[in-house]
Amino acid sequence: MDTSSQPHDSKASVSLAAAGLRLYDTADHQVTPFRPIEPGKVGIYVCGATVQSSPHIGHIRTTLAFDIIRRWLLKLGYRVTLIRNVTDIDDKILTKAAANGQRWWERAYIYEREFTHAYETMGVLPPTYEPRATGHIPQMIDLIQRIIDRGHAYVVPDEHGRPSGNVYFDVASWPEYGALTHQQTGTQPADEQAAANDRLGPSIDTDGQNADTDEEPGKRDPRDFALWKAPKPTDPPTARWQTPFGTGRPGWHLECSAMSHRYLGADFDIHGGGLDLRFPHHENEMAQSHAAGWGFAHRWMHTAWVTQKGEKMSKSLGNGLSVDQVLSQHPAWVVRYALVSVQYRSMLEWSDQSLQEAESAYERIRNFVDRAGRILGAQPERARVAGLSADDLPEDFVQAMNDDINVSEALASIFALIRSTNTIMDQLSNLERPNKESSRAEVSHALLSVRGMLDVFGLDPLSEQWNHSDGPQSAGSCERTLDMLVRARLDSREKARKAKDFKLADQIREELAASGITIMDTSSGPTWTSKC
RNA sequence: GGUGGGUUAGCCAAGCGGUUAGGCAGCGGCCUGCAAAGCCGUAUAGACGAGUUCGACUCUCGUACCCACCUCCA
Repeated sequence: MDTSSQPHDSKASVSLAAAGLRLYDTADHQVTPFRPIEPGKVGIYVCGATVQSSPHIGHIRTTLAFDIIRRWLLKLGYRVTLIRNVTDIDDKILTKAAANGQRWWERAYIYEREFTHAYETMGVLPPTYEPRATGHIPQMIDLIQRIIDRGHAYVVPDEHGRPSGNVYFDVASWPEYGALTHQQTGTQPADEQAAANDRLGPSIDTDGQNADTDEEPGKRDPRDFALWKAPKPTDPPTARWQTPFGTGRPGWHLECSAMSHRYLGADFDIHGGGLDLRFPHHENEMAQSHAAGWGFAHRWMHTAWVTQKGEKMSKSLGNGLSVDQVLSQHPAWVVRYALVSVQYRSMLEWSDQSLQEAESAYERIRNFVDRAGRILGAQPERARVAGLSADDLPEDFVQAMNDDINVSEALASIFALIRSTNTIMDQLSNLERPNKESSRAEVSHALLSVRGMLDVFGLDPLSEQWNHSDGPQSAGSCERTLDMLVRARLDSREKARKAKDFKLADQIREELAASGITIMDTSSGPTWTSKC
């Protein structure tokens, strides 16, 4: 850095490319220029999981989508604060825990760890902070009080006239209600609702429990929603908190308003989540926070589904593919590619073919990276790849990413660079000195660019994420051991080939193939790759 | 019924009012002892109907079909 006169000026690190970033906003259905509230910094709140059961790949898709948005913002030079919450108490956690002889907090924590493990395996950067709902009861009480004080919520009294624990948001008192989705609850005609249920079948979740909503006594308006919920008789003592509004537990929508405010402030840049959270969850969050006199999210971003045979994958439909299941059959890099290679707003059809394509992509990319590294004699340092800024990456790639994270076009520019560089490498051996040097420089630059672009997707094949092992030494030495053994066979094969004993040469190749090793003959001798 | 999204070649999936998207799978070639990898070439598009335009996959209107949300959901 030659101009180090302003080490504390956060604006100094923001790339030039950052000015071109445009993102979709669910609230106004438009792609608009992104301008952070505070220069150089971006605050994102993403609704995380309700940890009631194992993660499926749909959950991971959403998490990955925001991981890529975040990585791009980082490449653009922003300092990103990403808060992803854990909803660790709700009806389903309580009922499923009870049905399985677990304590509710025990169950929540089991699945929280499963989600964390899945995120880590898939290369999701850890959030800046991951708050749990139950850790923020005081903030929720304060928020409810604020909303009550401003006349937008009411406490339902019990039969003795004392606070029952049920507190509802008073939708009628809040004219802005519906600003996000322009929908209203309770307006669906009963017969239509029945028809909808017929189409989808009964609303049964994976445990076969009927997902009936519970009684909500004392509601003034069907649109009103719970900020705080009185306990059911079955709720254990550990699931009850004392508040000025009576004993009970938090309403789901309230949690996110309280936590986003605590960690990101009254105004923050982006609120994200799955498309299904738009209504009522996000509509209600927005109403609450605004009714409390806060600013709230300046932009809403929602990710589309993972589908299977055109149907949304979901817990309630029982067709969720668990992450473990998928990862037992495919490398994490491949699964990540498959989940990330479609723009976040498009539905992503999960199929064998999408995985096969991801596998082919891996091989094509890996072949390129290895070949270029071989020709150059070394790979760029991983730190150098990770340290590239958006301004160092090819312009077409930057434009694609800046266009609401257009990953299809961004991938196209990666593959285009791979192809043109492969051509250069094909011709390299025919070139004379001066041209050869400039071509090598081109290859070197392309390799760095390709890995840098892949890194935006968390897919640099040489990153620590995909090359971890028990210890760097042991991994290296194991590979070296294997390489020595394979080399010995390759040498025998080369001798056979020189002697034109192709029968023996092919026999050696087949032997190696049988143990998962693929041979490629290059102008500089044979190389090998293995699946492991 | 309300709200929103979609329909592009065998499959996945972009941009664009006229000029090759990209990937996977085919096919033909180059390279190779043969492969592999790589490169080059190549067919099959734009749901349907009308309109605007010199020209539309791209704009406008209509029709059909699909999907989601309106109940817990990433």
